[in-house]
Amino acid sequence: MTLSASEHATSRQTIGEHGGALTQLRAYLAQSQLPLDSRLPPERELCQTLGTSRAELRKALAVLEAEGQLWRHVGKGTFIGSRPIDTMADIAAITRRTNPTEVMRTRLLLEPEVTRVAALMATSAQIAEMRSCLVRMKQAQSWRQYEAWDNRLHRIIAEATQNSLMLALLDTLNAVRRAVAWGRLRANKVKPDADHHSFTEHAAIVEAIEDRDMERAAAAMRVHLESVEKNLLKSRGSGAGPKQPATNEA
Amino acid sequence: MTLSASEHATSRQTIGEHGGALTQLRAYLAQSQLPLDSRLPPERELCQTLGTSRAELRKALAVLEAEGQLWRHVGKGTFIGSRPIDTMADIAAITRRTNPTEVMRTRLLLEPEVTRVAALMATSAQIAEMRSCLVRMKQAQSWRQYEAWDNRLHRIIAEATQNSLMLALLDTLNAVRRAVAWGRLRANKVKPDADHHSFTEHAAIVEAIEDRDMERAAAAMRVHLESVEKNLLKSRGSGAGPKQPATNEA
DNA sequence: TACCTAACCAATTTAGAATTGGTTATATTT
DNA sequence: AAATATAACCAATTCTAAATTGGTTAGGTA
Repeated sequence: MTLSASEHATSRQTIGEHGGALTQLRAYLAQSQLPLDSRLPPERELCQTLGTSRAELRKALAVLEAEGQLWRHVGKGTFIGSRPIDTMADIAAITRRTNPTEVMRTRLLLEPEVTRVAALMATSAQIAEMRSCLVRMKQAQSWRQYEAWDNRLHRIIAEATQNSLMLALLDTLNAVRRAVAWGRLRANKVKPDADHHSFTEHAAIVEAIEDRDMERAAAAMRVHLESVEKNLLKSRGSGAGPKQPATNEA
Repeated sequence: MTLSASEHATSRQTIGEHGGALTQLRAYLAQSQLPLDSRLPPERELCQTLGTSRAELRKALAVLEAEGQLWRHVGKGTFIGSRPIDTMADIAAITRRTNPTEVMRTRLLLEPEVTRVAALMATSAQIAEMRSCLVRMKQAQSWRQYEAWDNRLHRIIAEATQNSLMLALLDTLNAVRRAVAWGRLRANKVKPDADHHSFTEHAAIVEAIEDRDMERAAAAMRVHLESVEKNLLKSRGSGAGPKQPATNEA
């Protein structure tokens, strides 16, 4: 695969040498064996290498780009392969568009199903860690500590699905949840009551997972989240001002 | 609230002037009324403004930082409020860790529930657009066109939940799905068969949504995704080489 | 008409200087 | 001796200006 292409092209001179640069460019790419996502020489160099003009080279490049064989961008260059997609999901942008209600509905949609899968997939080590969280939550001396173990429990359940993609989506959801927080201050109490509703609810979830009862696990998580939602609305609605905002509790 | 703080501090000189700078800094912050997330003057300036040394100022700043009233970072500066969380979810990183099986399991977990909510929330305009997608999918002259309308249908269903957060999570999932693609080439056929399984399955989903039958809508989506999964495994397992890889079909 | 050359534009990258919090060593003060 | 002030340095970050690069237009040439 040498330069014979340009010689063959003599037959094309009758139709105005259209595609001469294109043929040369194709030959160049075949010969250079550039790996995927690698950059071609800049147009100004490449056109000299191929002994053509920049305008002609660009026509040829346009064809290959339309074929999806390469992509270009001002300032960046010309690259082999297909244009890379946006690799970042902007959590800040999501936070601007959403609201606490959406966060709650999304959790209510996701987490019961996640818990169902966790009941099937959780390792015994993970179940042990869940139990440990339950204990530490009861021992917590402050809401701050309580929330830390609460978050940890929910994340272990997510990890128990053995699905890194699901885990990443839940982490995104949680990042939004924290950012979209209604308010920051916790209600007047310094730490959770001993009979805080979450204690028994969390225990029910972990027990169902331990029993490998998928249906019961999903239901228990749903009950828990609905209970959290109710508490959220109560503390919002009860005439309390900014001094008694909702919490981030999971 | 002027400089009287430093005069009051005479009583503290007995305990070594500890907190003198801290008191001054607190007064400065109260007086300056800096809005949230705004930057303080650099330490080198601020310590002169407060008439103290940089080391003393830094001790005071450390206290306020521990109290959560401000946060600092080399090269950035010192800021009022709490440290911002990572605002970006790296889709590329997720793609590296996951695999097509996880993608399928995640879709199977998410999309039936999403469809259930869509059946409840979809506007009639959205349902009309879904129907339009069904028609255009049948009319598609290439897999490329078919997939475009297929993707569009699934996204309208997601939009129909009226939940921008859920939509963002599904968009992230789809970005990963495209990036994690097994392969790029479609099976030998140029366009979908007229009796392609997806046609009736998609129709069943949209019909259930139109009937506001949440249970049936969720079930129909589950059937569809399981069918897609089966096809995926078939084209993978049937001894076909890289020439017959799986598709990105939704 | 087809092609080449040159110049300019805007997006991007690159390199280096300047800035900034973090740290350490050495006076200076009390 | 203890506490504080001063100075110098480090590393992360930002800022700035120049260089690079694809995209575009104008004018000349065969």
